[in-house]
Amino acid sequence: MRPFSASLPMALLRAREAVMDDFRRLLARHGLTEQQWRVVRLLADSDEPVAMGEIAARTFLLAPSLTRIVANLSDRGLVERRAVPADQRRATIELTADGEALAQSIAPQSEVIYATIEAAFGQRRLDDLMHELDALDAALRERDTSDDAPGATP
Amino acid sequence: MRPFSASLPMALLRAREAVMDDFRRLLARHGLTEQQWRVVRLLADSDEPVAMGEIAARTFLLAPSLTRIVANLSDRGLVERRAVPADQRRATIELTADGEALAQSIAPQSEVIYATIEAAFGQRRLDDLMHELDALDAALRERDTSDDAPGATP
DNA sequence: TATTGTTATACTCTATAACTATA
DNA sequence: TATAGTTATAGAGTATAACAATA
Repeated sequence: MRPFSASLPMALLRAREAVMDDFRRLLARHGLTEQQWRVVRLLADSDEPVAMGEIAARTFLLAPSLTRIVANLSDRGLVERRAVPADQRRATIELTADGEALAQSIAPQSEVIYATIEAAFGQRRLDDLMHELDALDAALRERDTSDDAPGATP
Repeated sequence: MRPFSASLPMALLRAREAVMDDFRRLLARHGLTEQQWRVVRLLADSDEPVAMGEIAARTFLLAPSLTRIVANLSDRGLVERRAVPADQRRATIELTADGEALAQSIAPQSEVIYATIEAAFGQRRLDDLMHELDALDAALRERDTSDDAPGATP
């Protein structure tokens, strides 16, 4: 069997844990879990309210998890639900002023952490790594959506 | 703020989710969670019994989580605890014959998944990516252990 | 006293199914 | 009928502190 240390999932986990070590401490100081921050971060990045389904897909959270996370954030006054007039089944979420303020207070500290990572690893090298991670994701999605794997048998 | 999609933690998560999508289905068919498999996999990779502390560190599991996971695997007859004569505080864990058999039955299916990933992304490219992931981990650990960051001010 | 590991406790997330309301 | 989201339920992992046994 492929050695434990040479496992791709482990390599990805190891790298992510090393990176998240700093970020988790920052988020804990602001009373946010990693998953809650993923939602807040996505909303802070968007100009418009985002539908539950889209949030779930982009944050890799299951719908029931997201429902609870949004309920929690809503109770804390950080996000607000909004009905979609055109489709009453759907709900969109957006940050409140408090939610925006929280995101804006975390952002600069997040950038400081990011800067130390770039300093330790190299900015160009980090960009290249991110590009390859995205390419891997794209390649696997492409593979999953093409049943006959075009080009697999040259 | 750095766009959500350009976040390093998200890029690592996205790539890992894409990879784990296949592996999780495989593990679920064998009644193992991702974390349980990390433990079994590590033990299968080792010639000798491994101490709880070392397992925890290498699988990124907290001690209380590991205690429960090992208890679960032990109840299912997949692993066995062993006392360390030289140090009665410590406990080492090893696979039973059933545990070995389970690992050996999963391994070839895991390699099949791995092969499809290599086919989709390229073997050389995947090796390079793994190398960079390890280097990132190493760079961040190095940074964390050196307080005065030698070379940070050239 | 410090270390190794377990127990206690509370919370969060995962995962699947069943359900509601709407389209 | 299909879709979007919630509710129900069970289980597993996270995180911190307190603890026991041993070094």
